[in-house]
Amino acid sequence: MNNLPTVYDPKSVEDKWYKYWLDGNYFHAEVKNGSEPFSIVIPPPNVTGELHLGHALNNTIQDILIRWRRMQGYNALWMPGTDHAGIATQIKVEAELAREGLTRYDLGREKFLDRVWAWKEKYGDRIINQLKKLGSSCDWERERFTMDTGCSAAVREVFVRLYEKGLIYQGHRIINWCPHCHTTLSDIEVEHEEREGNLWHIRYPFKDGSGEIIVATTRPETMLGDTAVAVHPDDERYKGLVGKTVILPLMNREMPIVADEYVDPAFGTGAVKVTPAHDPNDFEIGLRHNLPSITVIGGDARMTPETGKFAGMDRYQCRKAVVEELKASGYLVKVESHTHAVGQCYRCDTVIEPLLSKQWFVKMEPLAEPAIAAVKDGRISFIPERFARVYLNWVENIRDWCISRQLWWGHRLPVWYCQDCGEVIVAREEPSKCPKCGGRQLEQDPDVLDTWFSSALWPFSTMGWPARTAELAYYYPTSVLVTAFDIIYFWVARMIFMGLEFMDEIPFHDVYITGLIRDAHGQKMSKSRGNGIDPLEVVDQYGADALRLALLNGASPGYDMRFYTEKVEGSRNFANKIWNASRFALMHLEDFEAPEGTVGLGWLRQLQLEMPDRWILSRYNSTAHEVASQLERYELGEASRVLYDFIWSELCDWYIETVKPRLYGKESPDSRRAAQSVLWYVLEHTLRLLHPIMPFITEEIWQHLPGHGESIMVANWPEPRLEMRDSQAEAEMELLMGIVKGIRNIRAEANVLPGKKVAAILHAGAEKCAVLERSRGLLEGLAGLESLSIEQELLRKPEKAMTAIAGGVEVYVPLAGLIDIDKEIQRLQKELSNLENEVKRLDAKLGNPGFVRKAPAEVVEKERARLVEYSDKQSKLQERLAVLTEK
RNA sequence: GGUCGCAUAGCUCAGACGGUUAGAGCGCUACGCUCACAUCGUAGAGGCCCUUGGUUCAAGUCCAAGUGCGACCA
Repeated sequence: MNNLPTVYDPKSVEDKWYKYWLDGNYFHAEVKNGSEPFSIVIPPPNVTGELHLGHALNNTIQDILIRWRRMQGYNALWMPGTDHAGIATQIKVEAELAREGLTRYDLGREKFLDRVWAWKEKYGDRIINQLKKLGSSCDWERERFTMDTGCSAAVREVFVRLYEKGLIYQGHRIINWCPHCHTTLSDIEVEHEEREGNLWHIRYPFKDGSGEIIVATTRPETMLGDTAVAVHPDDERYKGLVGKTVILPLMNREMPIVADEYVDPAFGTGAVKVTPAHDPNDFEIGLRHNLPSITVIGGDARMTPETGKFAGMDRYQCRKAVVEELKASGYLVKVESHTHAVGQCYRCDTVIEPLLSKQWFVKMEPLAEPAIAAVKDGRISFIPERFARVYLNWVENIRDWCISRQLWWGHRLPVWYCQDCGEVIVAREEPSKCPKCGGRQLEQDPDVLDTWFSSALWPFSTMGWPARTAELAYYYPTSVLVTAFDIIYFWVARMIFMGLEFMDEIPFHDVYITGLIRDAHGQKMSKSRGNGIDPLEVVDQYGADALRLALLNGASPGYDMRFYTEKVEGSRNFANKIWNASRFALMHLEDFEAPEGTVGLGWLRQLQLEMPDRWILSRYNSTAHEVASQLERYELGEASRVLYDFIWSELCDWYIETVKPRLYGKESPDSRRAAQSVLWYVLEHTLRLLHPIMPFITEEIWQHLPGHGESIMVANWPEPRLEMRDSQAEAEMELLMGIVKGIRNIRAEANVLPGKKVAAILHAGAEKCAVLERSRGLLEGLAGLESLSIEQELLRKPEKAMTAIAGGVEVYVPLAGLIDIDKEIQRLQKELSNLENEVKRLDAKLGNPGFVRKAPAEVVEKERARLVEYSDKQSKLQERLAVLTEK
């Protein structure tokens, strides 16, 4: 197998293995009683879209969890699919039409929808293929779409049931209107942004000519629709004025001054104009005081005929005109600059217009209650926990949800109106006649539902609800949901209350919240900034495994992370490191026969294991333990870091280096066989640990290894064998590494070329000498020694030698001619002074009676041992310095 | 205004239970193509762990206040 290229080439293997996995049907999960289910539903990507790094992160995390649990023996289902994304998709298709000089109205509803479906076919497939490039092991046989037959049936069922329960109703109230998208939006679809604006103070004269009241407003154009002025009931300034009639300037309308608790006396003049048709709070005031509503701004954001000479003007044009006129006629008192939050459409950024309109709403309170309880009592956990508070804060203050949208793309409301008697019919199937009057002239409501209405049903609609399927019984509730914090309200919360309402059960146990991926400078990635990175380009250049690892590097649940190519390069280099370590192993495993079946510890124990073998097995098992516990905690970044460090720093830098002479046949055949076996065992097991994170390269290598099975993705997850931990081997190896590093340091300080061999003398007690003697060959090899003497008694200490103290062992490297004594003295003095500080610190600590009395005995003991060690090293260094300075 | 988060090496970030001479990667310096790997190796430089106070035998870690930055909600 030594014909593998020296550089790992992801391109030549990734597609091959993905196809192999598909052909093997490994991604598919079937209900199987007696097995433990583990399930995830994918956050369905929008069909508008292309994969971005957020998707890549989100899907990498899900894939890691699914692959890990699958290897552990769970019946692991990852349910994939896409979202029709109402507004977003409609905007895209309309933009496409606009390039042809057309609008959706030119096509008509039906033809337009054909266009959107065509779009969906094209882009829906594209994003699915992009997910596949990442290695996502979704059960593609089950792929769903929020507007497929099943999901649509679920939507209608839910709508009808909620309506029958009185939880869906039609209401006439102020809604958020996007004049550009021409639709209503729910409250959370409006983004608030601080903007510089003005506060206009306007004089409203009393009808009786006895004076005036001055109101302050940020939107003077709405005054055309004013029907009252309101003050706070306790406001002394206006006490006598409540009940008086004022004349609305420009419109000459008479209207009352009312008292209402809502008014904030500290804001502006303490008197506010009331425009019930264009402000939610004013609307409430209007209801309380029985005020008329006059709509002055239309759905196109232009002034209505109600506004007389202003009719037809755009709202901002009108603002200017109104202000001009007020100024000219002396009604404008003053203008102050004022920053205030302006609501914008989350899809197109157009400033939202609050409008009075008849829409469909979901009554939220009864639904929210169980959704609050489910999180409060811990049935659902957020990771990290703090997002539970974010969630609760919203659900506990929830308002009714406006669900009707004036779009064409989406689930049409299952609502019909009888043209004869006006009856409202809500039904699962299209009715043929009016149940009240028998009339046949029925018209379906033209509106569609909020996209998020169907997304809210995703965990159960994808599993066949409303039918009572085996899937629902087995895989629901799902195990974990992986999503970004920005859709906790939009999606997570709604799935929770819908799940509780219709399944009578939470939709998922854990909610893993990811942060945002930012660019190298910490900026949010966006199209307008042009700083987005295409994950597929990264895959193309560095491989999917490298991208996956890079996305985990430095990522912790709930925190934003920066993404830059150096990170991917690092991951790519790591892949290459594993590749080459494996190449090395394979070169020396050609005559190695892997044991049959599962490898037990007995197999390892019958080998003549040497210290480094026991060391790496010990380290490997600690690593396996650590990886598993980090995965359990959802700390995927930590899990990958642990594996990275183990593979690079322990397996490659040390174990493989120690094992070389044995594999080259310089030791006994038994020694070689032990080395082969351990190297094979550790590599094979480590690949399995790494597989969920880096699926492609691990499969590629694993398939080359002796004794491999069908696919690493269905191999068993290696359980750590903690009894293989060996503290003695670890201590011996640490001693050895310390000495080797000490000698290497001396060589570097003295500018000894790497190829040049030097002599070394070690001085230690009997016990350590025995240990060192056993590792003599290793020391010689790793430190580049031509001769090594290990002495219990060192009567004549070498004079022209450099020194290191490692693990209580004195190390001398005689380098006549190469030594700069002054430099050496300096070097040793620096180390000595560090040590002196430490000894002082430990002395003080142990001298503190409080410490000795109160700290756990274990800790005190540890500190004592440390003090002994440092003092010993200190005196050895002092001794050495004395010898050198005497000269 | 309310809630939450962050502040550790030049940069990006680890440091779960308070006890390690505070770590990694990148970058930097020196040396080296040593038969797995230059997408590499070896060695090294680099840190009032934001400030102040408190709790504790012991604080980068816990608490409080402050400063700076960020997010969400209003």
